[in-house]
Amino acid sequence: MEYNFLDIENKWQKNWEDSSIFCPDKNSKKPKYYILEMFPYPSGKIHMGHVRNYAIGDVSARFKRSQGFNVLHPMGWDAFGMPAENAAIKNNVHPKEWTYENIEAMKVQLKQMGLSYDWSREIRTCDKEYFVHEQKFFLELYNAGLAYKKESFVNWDPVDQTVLANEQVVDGKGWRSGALVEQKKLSQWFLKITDFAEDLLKGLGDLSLWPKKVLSMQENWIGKSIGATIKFKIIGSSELIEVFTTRPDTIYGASFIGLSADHIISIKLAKNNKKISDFIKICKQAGTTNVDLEKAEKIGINTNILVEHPFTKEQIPVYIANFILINYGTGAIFGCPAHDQRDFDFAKKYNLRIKQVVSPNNKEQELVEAFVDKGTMINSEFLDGLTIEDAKLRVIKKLKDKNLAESSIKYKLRDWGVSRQRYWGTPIPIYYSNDGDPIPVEDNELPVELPKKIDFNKNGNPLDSHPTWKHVKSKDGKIIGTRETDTFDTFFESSWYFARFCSPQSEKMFDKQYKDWMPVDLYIGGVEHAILHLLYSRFFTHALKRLGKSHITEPFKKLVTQGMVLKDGAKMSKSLGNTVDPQEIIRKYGADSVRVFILFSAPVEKDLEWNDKGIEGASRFIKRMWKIIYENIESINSSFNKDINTVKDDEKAFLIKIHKTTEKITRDIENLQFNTCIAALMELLNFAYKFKEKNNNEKLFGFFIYQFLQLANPFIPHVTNELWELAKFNKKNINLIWPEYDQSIIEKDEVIIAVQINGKTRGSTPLLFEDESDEDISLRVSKSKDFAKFLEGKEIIKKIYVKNRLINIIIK
RNA sequence: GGGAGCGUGGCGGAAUUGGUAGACGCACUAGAUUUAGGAUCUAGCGCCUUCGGGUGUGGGGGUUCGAGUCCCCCCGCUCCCACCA
Repeated sequence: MEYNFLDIENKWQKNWEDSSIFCPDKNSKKPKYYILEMFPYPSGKIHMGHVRNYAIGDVSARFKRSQGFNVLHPMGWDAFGMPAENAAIKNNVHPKEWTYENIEAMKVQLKQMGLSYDWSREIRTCDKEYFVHEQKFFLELYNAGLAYKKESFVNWDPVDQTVLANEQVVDGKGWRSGALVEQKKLSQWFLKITDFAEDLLKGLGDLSLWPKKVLSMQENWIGKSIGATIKFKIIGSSELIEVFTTRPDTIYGASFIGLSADHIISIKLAKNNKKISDFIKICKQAGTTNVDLEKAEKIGINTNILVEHPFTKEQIPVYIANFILINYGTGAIFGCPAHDQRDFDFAKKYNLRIKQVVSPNNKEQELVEAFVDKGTMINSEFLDGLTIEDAKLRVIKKLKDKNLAESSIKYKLRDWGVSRQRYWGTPIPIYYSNDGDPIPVEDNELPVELPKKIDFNKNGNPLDSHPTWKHVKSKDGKIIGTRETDTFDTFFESSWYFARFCSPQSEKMFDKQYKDWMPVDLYIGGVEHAILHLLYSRFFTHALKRLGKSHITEPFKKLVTQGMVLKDGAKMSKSLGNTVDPQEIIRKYGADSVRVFILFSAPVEKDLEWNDKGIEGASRFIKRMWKIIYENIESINSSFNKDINTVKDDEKAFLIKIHKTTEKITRDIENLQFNTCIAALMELLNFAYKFKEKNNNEKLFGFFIYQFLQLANPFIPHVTNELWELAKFNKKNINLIWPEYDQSIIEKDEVIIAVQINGKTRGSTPLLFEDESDEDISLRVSKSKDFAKFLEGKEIIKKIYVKNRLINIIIK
């Protein structure tokens, strides 16, 4: 019978669904394993990136299940978001309808891949049963002082007409629209992620199973700096200018004070000074892209204000300068040109003093650029001779005594702005009294739902222009307030969905099953979420712990970031026209072949180049597997117990190969090294073909079939299930068992050692018996004609023998 | 500018973690089968070679009996962050 993947795959997908075998057992005493892949946005069509992501997760889930774990492997939909609104405008469909249709279409496509999900736990974040808990959670954060409303400059995307979080601004542009982001002053809701900056930073230390890359990205994003704030007295005034510095040791090198264009003093000065107000305008026009920043010249304007150096009492000029950020530190710095490159450039331009205070050799040098390495203090009175670290402490202490400095720690991390001026999102459960005070929506009024009828043809937020929705009425029909018309950033939904999967139908946000299942043991997704989604999810879990709702602070124990799927060296995209449609490929080759190709062709974490010929190779492998096993299916046999010392040589070799492969795959699959697992399966299959040509030991071949089907099952689930059934061998479900190997048989393998002469490999020789001594081997080797020629007339001065590996003969 | 990572055949990639480099697959070559193509099977496949061997994991140096693997210096590539004081 020919291998007919279409029938087989349909049959087993239906079988799995009907039998619910992939739903975890509630009363199980087995150890739990929670495996999750980042859930998709329901665009309507799966792409190769999804295929790869979910294939990786599925192999892990199937493997863990077969090893006896109670596996939670759910799937859901990140269902709020802008494409639904764009479709609504373009095609005149309701976002909800569009989204639900896409979900159904994508579910069909995912099911065609043969993924072992527990679909009974499916969640859609746009369902009120989901977001009601989010609204409640937000109010809890609000009551705990972790959510607040603030008027501030925010990143405004002029194309998408909405606010973006810092994390969503990439290279000065909106992460979706690519439009140049503007700064706009708006009143927005924020979550106090900065309250957790230190916890989130420390927590990274517990994430030993995360990729180093992601840890370092998060660390950089949190951006902790240890330093001090120092106050400078303005001469002729009682006012002070406070600056932040990580280098208080270089205080004697201070030659100017720099203020951001948005600093209060700058703004004040601009009011009565045209030159200054013009300069500030110029600063604000500057671009923020990489190229702009690299080219940007450091410019400034002298304010004619002078401050007093806290030790030398020298007068120091105050400049407004374009390279000082209002968003970091105090928006003001002291410039030390000798030891900071930016200050150095600035000083050169404006002829400011460059005074060296740190030196590698206790001497002044000609500085052509800032000296930023280690050294000792010079030209610094009481600091001279100290190390940088000691000098920092001394300076802070002395200024602290004068009330002019404090130790200070700053973070780059900003609070998370969650307000979005969009319709298709979770309504923020707040309304404003007629006096404008924010009032949380009462618990029994939740969820706040979106109005079904909505007009997208008006400018701005459709909720805002809705005729009635925003009016909050009392029981007697009086208007008592106005709803918040902003909705949440959709990252809000994805920051806790993993928790909801533990008890997706619970009346509460989650129930005691949260404790049973969390944390997620293995989380798989694209590295593009290294900061946004993964940082917010960690923040939420930390916050849940603080609110007493979670027993853990870190939601994801092990993280794997899979590489992208490329075609012609570039990420697949519609605009490049280099996409490959997974559905088409599945139709042509079957899901098993697609799974094998995508897992075999590159290690999980690396980018993968799509290759039409490669999938044919995968398909060929499965056909060969089908053929030889199908033709010999009745010989299946769960063991081969004959004494290994009595069987023929090639039988012994085959048996050892089977055990060795079992050992290798058991090890590699645990480490997610699926490419080498499949290579090992191919090798074993090739071995089986060669064996079959010359041997007819049915019992042994039957054992090969028994082992092979189980080993291949996580990768090639449809075919292995079909063959297992055809074998009518036993009632055990192949999806719930894993084969064993016998170490003592593996050790019976013939040992071939390398023969080196002066460290150069000259060939190899088999060990004649188990504990053959190095003396015996070297004697044997030196007599053998293969090696004697290298030793002729030479004196053997040393022999190095590595057991079962090699012998190295050193000659002179 | 700061940080992280990576350089192995024509290509994707292996290498038990310091011990026979190139497993497995793709492509390619030859042969078998076939009217032909496709499919399948068999064999070959780093480079050079006077067929003895030489050489080879980006380049150079070092440690070692032995280095793709460890250390130092270059060269190149990728990703992330970025006037963050």
